[in-house]
Amino acid sequence: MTLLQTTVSDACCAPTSSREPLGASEADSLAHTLKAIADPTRLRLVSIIAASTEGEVCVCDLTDPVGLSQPTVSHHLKVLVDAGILSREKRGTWAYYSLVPGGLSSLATQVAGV
Amino acid sequence: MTLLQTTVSDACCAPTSSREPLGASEADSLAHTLKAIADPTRLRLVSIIAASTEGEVCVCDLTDPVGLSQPTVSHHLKVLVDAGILSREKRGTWAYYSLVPGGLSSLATQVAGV
DNA sequence: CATAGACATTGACAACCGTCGATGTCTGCT
DNA sequence: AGCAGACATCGACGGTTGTCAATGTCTATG
Repeated sequence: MTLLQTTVSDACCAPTSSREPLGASEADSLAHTLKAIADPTRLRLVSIIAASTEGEVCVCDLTDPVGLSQPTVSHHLKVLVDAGILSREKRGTWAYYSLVPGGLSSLATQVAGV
Repeated sequence: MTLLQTTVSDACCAPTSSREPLGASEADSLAHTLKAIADPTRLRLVSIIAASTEGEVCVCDLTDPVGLSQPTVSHHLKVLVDAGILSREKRGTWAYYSLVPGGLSSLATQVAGV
């Protein structure tokens, strides 16, 4: 999905930069992931899941803490899953959401390295 | 609209969380900063400045690499300054933008710690 | 003083986003 | 089979955002 294009634009002549800045496609990809957590509700959802002792929380236990409707919470969770931050596992009637291991730290590393 | 519900919902019986999740105001604040860099153009601007040998770049040298108009670039730079990621110094006719020391790494730490 | 250049600000517009109610889909139970 | 509960999806609506052209502000220079 994400094409890691590390094209050397012009490494020959102009040493105006000490290293290569982000390319357009890399910036698009990183921005897409950052947008996923750049929302107060989604930050809280991730935080609640991360703080849970079981490591996973079902939707019914997430609507109350954030004070939003169930469809809205489901929407936010879908955004987080699509961004590779959360993963979803359905067991019976319930859907359990948990953190993707290393997802947040990988994102943090990318932010620090921009 | 936002009722700061930091009340312990049921701390008596169900130890469902190992630590306290993000409060509403903390989530708002962090989301605001994350929104600032959750944009491909702003990520590239920050990256260009970070990659520059001088550590600072004026607006006129930023419009071409991102391919946007000067007002748009100025707008993005203002967002980044307001978020505490960039700082602005005006010398003569030019405005030089540079990274706030520790700004990005502090943000990265907060992301990893959510 | 007048002019030109660098940058910021304003106003407008289309696209996107967060939210909700209504509805659909699946699972487990009686 | 029928029903109830948990969750996802859809359609709609207001608010936000990224972008530009036009304009304003300041600085240096002739």
